[in-house]
Amino acid sequence: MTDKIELTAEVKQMALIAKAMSHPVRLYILKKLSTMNACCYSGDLVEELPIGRSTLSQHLKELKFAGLIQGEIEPPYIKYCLNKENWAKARELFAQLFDNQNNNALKKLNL
Amino acid sequence: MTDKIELTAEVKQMALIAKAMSHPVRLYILKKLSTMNACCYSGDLVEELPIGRSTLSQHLKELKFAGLIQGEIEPPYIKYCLNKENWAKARELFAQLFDNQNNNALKKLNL
DNA sequence: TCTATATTTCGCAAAATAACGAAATGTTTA
DNA sequence: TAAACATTTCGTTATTTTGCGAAATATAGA
Repeated sequence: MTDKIELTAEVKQMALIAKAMSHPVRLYILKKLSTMNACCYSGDLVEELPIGRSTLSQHLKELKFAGLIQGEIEPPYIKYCLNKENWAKARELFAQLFDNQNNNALKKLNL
Repeated sequence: MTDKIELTAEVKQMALIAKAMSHPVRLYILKKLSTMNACCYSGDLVEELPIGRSTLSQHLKELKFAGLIQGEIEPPYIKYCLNKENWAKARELFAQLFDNQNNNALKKLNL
């Protein structure tokens, strides 16, 4: 009988991050925050997305829970931005999975 | 009143891929198939993973549904491997999201 | 203090997911 | 043909997710 493997904390963490990314609305938000390196307000998002306020709030909560974004209180708004540290961690986890060769090439360039 | 955005097919497809990756067992399988560029059998997996056969079968089905793996019948086994084309597509989608600068650097190297 | 604004929390319903064991399918070998 | 093996499908249950509107919270400005 071969031994059972215990799934590592790393795999579990990455699955959590993937789960946060597994909804089109959440991915849209992440894309928006990352590609322009910008921040945004819940009110901006609710105007462009085809969902209600409370639903959006839930999605933001999940992104926060996964550590991918953070909210700064900027009365009367809450400004949401990427959590850069965790975003970099996530990038690394996905690069590791997808892109071993390319990733090594990058290291040689000291980027 | 600002116009609502229709979520793009690309975002939806990426969300689907992320969903397939959002469970530790499925991520473990993908990691295994990608890092050694190997294939494996359901029987191998069920021996090392802490889940039952039918549950594993469901997970494999979901990975197939997302297009990330494919099964070749090799009696009496079914050999599961990455779907390389879709895997490359997924890599690109995530690289685009995470890694714009690095990605551009790679393109300059013609890797 | 009262009102308007921005956002979240609550309570709910519908749908999807995860897991299991039993039964079914299909193939190989005795 | 019968038995053994690998894997999937089915039926079920428990849990989680998604979405909404109403109510709550908190702040800003009149």
